Amino acid sequence: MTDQPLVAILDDEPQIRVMLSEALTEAGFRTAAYSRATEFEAALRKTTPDVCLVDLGLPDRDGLAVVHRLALESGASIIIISGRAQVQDRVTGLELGADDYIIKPFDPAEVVARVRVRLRDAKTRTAQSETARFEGWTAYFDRYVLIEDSGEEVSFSHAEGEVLRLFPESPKRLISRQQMQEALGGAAGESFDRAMDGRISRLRTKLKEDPKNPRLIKTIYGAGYIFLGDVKWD
Amino acid sequence: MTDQPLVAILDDEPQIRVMLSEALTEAGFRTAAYSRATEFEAALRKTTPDVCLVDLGLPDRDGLAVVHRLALESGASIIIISGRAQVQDRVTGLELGADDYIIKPFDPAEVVARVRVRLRDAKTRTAQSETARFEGWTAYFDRYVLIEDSGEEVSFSHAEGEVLRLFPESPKRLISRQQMQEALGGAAGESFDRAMDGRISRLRTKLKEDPKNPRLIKTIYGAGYIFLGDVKWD
DNA sequence: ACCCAATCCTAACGAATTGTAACAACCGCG
DNA sequence: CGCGGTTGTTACAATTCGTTAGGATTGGGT
Repeated sequence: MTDQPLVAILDDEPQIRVMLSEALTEAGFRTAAYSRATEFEAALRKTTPDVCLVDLGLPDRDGLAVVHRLALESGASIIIISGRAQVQDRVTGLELGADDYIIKPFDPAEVVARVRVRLRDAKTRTAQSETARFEGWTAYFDRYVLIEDSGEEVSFSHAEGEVLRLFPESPKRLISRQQMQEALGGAAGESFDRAMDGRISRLRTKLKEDPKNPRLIKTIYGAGYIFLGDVKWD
Repeated sequence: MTDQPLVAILDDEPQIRVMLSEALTEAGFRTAAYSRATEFEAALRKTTPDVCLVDLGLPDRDGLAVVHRLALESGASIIIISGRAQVQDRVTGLELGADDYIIKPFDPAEVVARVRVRLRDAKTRTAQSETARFEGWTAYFDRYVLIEDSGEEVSFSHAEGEVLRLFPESPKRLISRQQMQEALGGAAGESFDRAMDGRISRLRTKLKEDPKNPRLIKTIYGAGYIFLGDVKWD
């Protein structure tokens, strides 16, 4: 699995096998295509794919039976690709252990997208860490920490982070006070806007802004704030 | 979660909310319906549902933005229900973190089936084994023991283990106090929430956290806790 | 150039939230 | 019954963050 993920294709129509193989290969996956269930199940004894695309209309066996066995015995994700469009078909397919059900005719791009989703699930479901870099600082939003290029570390609180996040999300653009309040879910109260002053003030000290000459968070009198600085998100 | 699973519905059309609510309730789920994104996100601060059904055509915010935030910040499964039928819409929806994409008009039975699928593989993910490794520690939950890489051994009690287990199960995610209480079967109520403070405090000392700068269990004022650290289950 | 009102900054205060240690109730075990 | 360990509870310290107050800045009007 450190390799490229392996996607198995089981379908009796050659042109569908080709179409899927090409799309998936181009997306960076390894593929293995089979036209009959016996062939497919024989291959399963050697390697288990990460995702299986299974057609229900097979010549030699009922596709649902294949799906059911697969679901019970292997940990692979299963996507049914079928011409049977009835709701009842889809429901039973999903109940038997499939993770997804795509109806023919399909668009290869969507199949690729759905395969990716299955792989994403199986992988560590850990959230990727959100970090933004700008002007000598790196903000780790999940960690509530700012790190300067010099190595110095400053932690910020939740409320501060809410504001800090807003700026790199739309850099070099004016952000009005009202926009901020809405984004922070704050009830647009009268005295809540004073709270934001406090938040920003605390932020600026942590960012070591020169009060006379702020370089990152600039205030536009009567309009709002603007964040200067080139942002790169990781 | 020992209860019936909770399914959240976010859609601005009342009749769709009703249709989904009825179908899901009949299938044995608890439901909570919202018509606007702000309302929905406010509710998320308290309890996170197990599955979220999100419509993309919202009046007050871009549905995709809601999906993206949801995917990053909560561990819930996300199913988009949308009238936008273009392949490109589906692909971007899935890429932004949705687990499934259902096109209107839909059949309630299929929605129920797809919700069940999401719950099913959420369960297989949760049925993790009994040891977790993270940042120099290995937790043996069946043995009630923590072992440091240096070899030092610390035992923890049952109540401590309940809390300790919660964190590696959803690392780098905010866990609200209420969520914890629900997960611990604690009657969400009077002064039990103070008990959790005690549990966490004891845990932190056993994990040798620096009170000033906790590296593993960080507290988010007014929101809950977050567990940092890369987890691997064995 | 001067004045003044509007706006904004920031330090200080206090209410709400959380950390932690001490204590007490409870349980199992000799 | 006593003892050690666990766990909820209580009390008090520490932190967070909205609010207030007062000073500084801005920009238009004169």
